[in-house]
Amino acid sequence: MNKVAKIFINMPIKTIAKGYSYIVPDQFSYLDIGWRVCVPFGHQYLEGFVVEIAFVENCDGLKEVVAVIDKSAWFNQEMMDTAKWIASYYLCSLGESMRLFIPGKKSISVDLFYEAIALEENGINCCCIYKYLQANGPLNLNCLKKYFPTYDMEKVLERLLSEGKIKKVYKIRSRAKEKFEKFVMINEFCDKDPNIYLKNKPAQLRLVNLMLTKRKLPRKTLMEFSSSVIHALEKDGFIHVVNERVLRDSYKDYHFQMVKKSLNPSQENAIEQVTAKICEKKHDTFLLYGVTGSGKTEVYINIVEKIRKLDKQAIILVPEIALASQMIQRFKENFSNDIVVMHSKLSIEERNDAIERLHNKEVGIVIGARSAVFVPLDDLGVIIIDEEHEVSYKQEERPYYHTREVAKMRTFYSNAILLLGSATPSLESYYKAQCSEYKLLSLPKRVNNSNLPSVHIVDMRNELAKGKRSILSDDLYALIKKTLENKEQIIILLNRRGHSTFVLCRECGHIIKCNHCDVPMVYHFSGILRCHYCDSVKTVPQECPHCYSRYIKYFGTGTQKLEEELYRLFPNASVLRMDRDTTTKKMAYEKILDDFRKEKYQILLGTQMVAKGHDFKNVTAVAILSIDSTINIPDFRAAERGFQLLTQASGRAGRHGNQGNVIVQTYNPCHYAITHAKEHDFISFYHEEMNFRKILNYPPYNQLLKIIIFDMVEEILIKKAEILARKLHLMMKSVKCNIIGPFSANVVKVKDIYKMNILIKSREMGKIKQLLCENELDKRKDITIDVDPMNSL
DNA sequence: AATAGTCCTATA
DNA sequence: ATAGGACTATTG
Repeated sequence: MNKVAKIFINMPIKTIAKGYSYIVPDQFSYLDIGWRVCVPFGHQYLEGFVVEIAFVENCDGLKEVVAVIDKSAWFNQEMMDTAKWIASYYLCSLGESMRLFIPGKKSISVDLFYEAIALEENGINCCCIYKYLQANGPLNLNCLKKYFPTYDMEKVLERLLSEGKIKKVYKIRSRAKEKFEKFVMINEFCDKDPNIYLKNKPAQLRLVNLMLTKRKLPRKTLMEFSSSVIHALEKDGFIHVVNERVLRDSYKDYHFQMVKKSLNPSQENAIEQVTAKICEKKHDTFLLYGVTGSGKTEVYINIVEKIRKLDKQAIILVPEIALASQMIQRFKENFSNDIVVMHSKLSIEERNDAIERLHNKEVGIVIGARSAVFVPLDDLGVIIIDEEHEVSYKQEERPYYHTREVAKMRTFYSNAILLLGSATPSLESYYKAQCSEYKLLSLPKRVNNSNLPSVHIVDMRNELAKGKRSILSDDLYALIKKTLENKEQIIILLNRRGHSTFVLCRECGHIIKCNHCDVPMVYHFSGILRCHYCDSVKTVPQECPHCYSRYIKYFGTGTQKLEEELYRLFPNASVLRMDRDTTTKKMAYEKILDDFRKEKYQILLGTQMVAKGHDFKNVTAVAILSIDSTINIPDFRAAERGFQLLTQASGRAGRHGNQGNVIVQTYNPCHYAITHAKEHDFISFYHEEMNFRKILNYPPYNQLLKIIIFDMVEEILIKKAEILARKLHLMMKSVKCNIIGPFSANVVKVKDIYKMNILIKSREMGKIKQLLCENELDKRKDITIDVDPMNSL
């Protein structure tokens, strides 16, 4: 009998939706389900995941597992079950869903080397490359090219391979590189008296005395001592130096004082209800609906405390990295070093070290963005999703999973608690709470005796009638002025980065568009035009490329232009800009938010990343300049997103006792998203919006599935889409559903690829998915299927 | 996704 | 005759 493992290959493609069998050689007989291995696949060596073990008599034609990656299984049962659920729910292969659990998507890279084969005739007549390989051992292509730049190396190697003079060898390289550091340690059993023995060696004596108190110190903190001092002491037996593995952590120096806040009755009630469920050790989902500034984080902290007492682990998710730093601070105030941070801006090595920390139980709390929902944990107790309504929880590339649903399944399979928190819950979640599928917990009042801010709506049509063309209304100007005079801070939200949002010819109306995408290019500060979809750049043309006129003008205001304008109007104020252009570096978010928190700046200006979840003591004013661009999108979620953005942004004002003031500039002052947000009335907004959803059959009354079709050629795409739509209508005859489209996607062309959509609404999405799979539409290369899409465009 | 094999065309 | 490019089949 031979041990055989069924393995899914770590590959980001949907067409390989099956496992492959490999022989488990005796040296790896301990292999089991959930392990990561390296296997030969086709003409390469790749990472694979063991999903089944079998013992079979005949294994002809099977290849062997060539390497095992870890010292234990990466996937436990709960992770395996979740991966399987993702594959079936979001219609992807198990390989695709399992690789989500791997930091950096793959854990090994395999490098190709060429090795000389020993030849009988001693290789005298062989070329210099063969001789070089013979002398230096296996080398890779780049290395050979460097030494022999004049050769056509691919050709030479091909010839040598076919002549049987060299062979290919593969070296597996782990991407989880361990970091080692030197530590100086005191020798515990040294009985020499340093004061006598080192009387005439002041530097050595100083170091020994330091070591006698500290016992162990990193070598790099002792740079004042030369290595001869260290060596001498080592030789005399006072100290020794060890090379020890260290686990990287960019956040380890974040230390805060322990803070314990008192709780109000609604917070206590929420904690009590969740605690009761924790004690039952059963899965359940709670929706914590608490107005902005109502102390949701305090509830999270108390629940995590309960979980940690039971020695279980917790995942806390925030919608983007910008919000992590605040959550980290609050948690560090309570849990000190029991925390690791996990997000995609960290290096892969650091992420692996964080997982190692969780693995060896050194820490029990993970704070992170979307991808942190996949951290491997053995004793998952709770997943908390803060700002659960945020669209950034939906993955925008294959597989198109929603973090909330993944968390739901992980907590379900591990009998853990899922806690969703928001001041503006998604309609789906609030609806589920109404149907008792989730348990609703409410925090109706702000803490710190603060009132919700007063919201003032400025009708920009009146400004225009007054002849004002500036992006800042008179009222907003006055609010900024007053806030600055009071030495308070203001946040300004403008949801467009760059300088001018489009460039237009005044003679013919031609708008400069990207060569590869069907969108206007945005003028950036440095004098270039940039496409916000593909990042390609152009210089600003001197004349219109269409009519050769020289009347080229910039229109629309982005964050860069507004920054200029604010400096012009308030020359004494300091303005801090936060958008994707200023936050590319590793700790840029933390730095910007920290500077603002320390009141080095009075005005924080930025895209929607300034609106979410931040808690600044001295912010009393908030301005929202671009709500119309959100509300006017022809999508079923536009109003919901507008309401959320307004409520969340307003919620930054006056959280610590001061009265907050919010200004909303709009051309649609009567829009229900704006009027309800002005009154901070989520419930009324919910009911009004639910009416629309019901009439138009949108979620949460129906499920949605979006089919996106691609092609390089527009005409072919249109034909293909029509054929597909007809096919879908036939296919779905037996299922109650609505098929809408094909219609052009929101952006018709991105990176030279045209897109069209077909939308399916149904309450029986399971059947629809089954039919799509039976007809192998999920395997088609020119189609992607987005289950539960965030928009219909 | 990545590779190796297949087919086809431009070209000296 | 052939090198290089586009395209395709295949992965245990």
